[in-house]
Amino acid sequence: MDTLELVKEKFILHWGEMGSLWGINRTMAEIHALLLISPDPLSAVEIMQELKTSRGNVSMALRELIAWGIVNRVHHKGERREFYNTEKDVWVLFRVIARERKKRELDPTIEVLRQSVKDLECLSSQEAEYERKQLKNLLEFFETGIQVYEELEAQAPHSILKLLGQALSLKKRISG
Amino acid sequence: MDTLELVKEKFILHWGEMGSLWGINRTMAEIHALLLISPDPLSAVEIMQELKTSRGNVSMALRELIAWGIVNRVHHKGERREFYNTEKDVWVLFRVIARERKKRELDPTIEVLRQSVKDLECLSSQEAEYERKQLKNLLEFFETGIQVYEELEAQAPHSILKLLGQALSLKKRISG
DNA sequence: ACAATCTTTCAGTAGTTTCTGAACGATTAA
DNA sequence: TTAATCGTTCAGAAACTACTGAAAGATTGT
Repeated sequence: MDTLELVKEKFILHWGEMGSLWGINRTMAEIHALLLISPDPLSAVEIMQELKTSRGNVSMALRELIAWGIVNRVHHKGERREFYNTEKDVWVLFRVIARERKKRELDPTIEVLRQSVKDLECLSSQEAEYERKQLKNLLEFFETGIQVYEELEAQAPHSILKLLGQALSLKKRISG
Repeated sequence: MDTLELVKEKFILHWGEMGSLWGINRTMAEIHALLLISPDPLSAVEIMQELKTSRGNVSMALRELIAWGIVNRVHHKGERREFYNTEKDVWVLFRVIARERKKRELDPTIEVLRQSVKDLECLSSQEAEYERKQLKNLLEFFETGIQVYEELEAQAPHSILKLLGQALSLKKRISG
C-alpha cells in the first residue's frame, strides 16, 4: 500500500475518532474527512467503497452533514448521480460549526438559565440564594460567550482564530 | 414540590443533556450540576439519593470527574465519609476543561497532522499535493488554536471570555 | 411501459455505552 | 472478634446508537 493511501486512511480514522468525542458519529466524521482531502466532489458510491460501509449509512450520514451545513450536494449536468462536497476552507468550516453549536447548545442552555434565575428571584432561603448566585454566574459566562461569538461572526471573513490571537497579544501590549 | 426543587431538577437534567452532547456521560454531568449549586460538599450517598442512581455509578462517575480535575474529595476530620466538591468559579472551571480537552483532543490531532504532512512531503502526484495542502491548512488551524489557548492560559486569572471580548473590540476600534 | 440506475427509508441487528447490584476490601467502634 | 459503615470493582443487564440490507421511490433512457 502506498504512502498516500496510508496517510489518507490514518487521517480519516483519526477524524472519525474525534467526531465521536464531539457529538457527531464516526461515519459522518469519516465522510467529512474524506471529502476534505478529495480534490473533487465524490458520489455516494465512491464514499461507500472508500469507507467500506453500507449505502444506507452513507445516505443517512450525508443527510445529517447537509443539515449541519457542512456538506453540499453538487449536481453535474448530464449526470444522474449526485456528488458531494465539503467546505474546504477550514476557517469557514469553523464558523459554520460554531454557529450550529451555538444554536443547538448555547441558546437552549441560556434559555434554561434565564428562566431558572427568574423562577428563583422571589425565594429567599439560604439554599435558594446560593443556587441563584451560581446560576447567575453560569448565565453571565454563557452570555459573554455568545457576545464573543457574535463579535467574531460579525467581523471575520477569514482566519478567525488568528484574529483572536492578534487581538489578545494586542491587548497584552497595551494594558499590561 | 417547591420551586427550588423544580429549578434544581430542571437544571440538573439540562446539564446532563449537555454533558452527553459533549463527551461526558449523563451521570457525570448531573453530579457536576448538583455539586455546582450545592452550598456544601456532598457525600456519595447524598448524591446517589438526589440523582436516584446506584452507588456504583456514583463511585465511577466521581472517579472520572476527579480525573478531569473538576471535582475534589473533601475530608472532614472525625468523619468516615468522604465529601465531594466542585470548583465553583465558572471561569476557572472553563480553564480546567479547556486544558483537559486540549490534551485529549487537540494535541493528538496535531500530532497526526504533523506526521501526515511530513509523510506526504516527498510525494508529488496531483492527489498527494492536494491532500498535503488540505492537511497543512488543518494543521495551521489547530496550531493557531493552541496559540490562542496558551495566550489565554498565560494571562487570565479570571474572566477569560470577558477578556477575549474586550480584546476583540479593542482590536476593532484600533484597526478597523 | 419497462428496465436501469440512483437515492431514501426503516425494521431489525449489531455494537457500544452506561448502569446496577452483589461481592469484596478497608476502616472504625464496641 | 464482630458488626456497622463506607468506598470500589466488575460481570451482566439495560438502554442507547450506529449500521445493514431489502424494499420502495425517483428519475432517465429505450
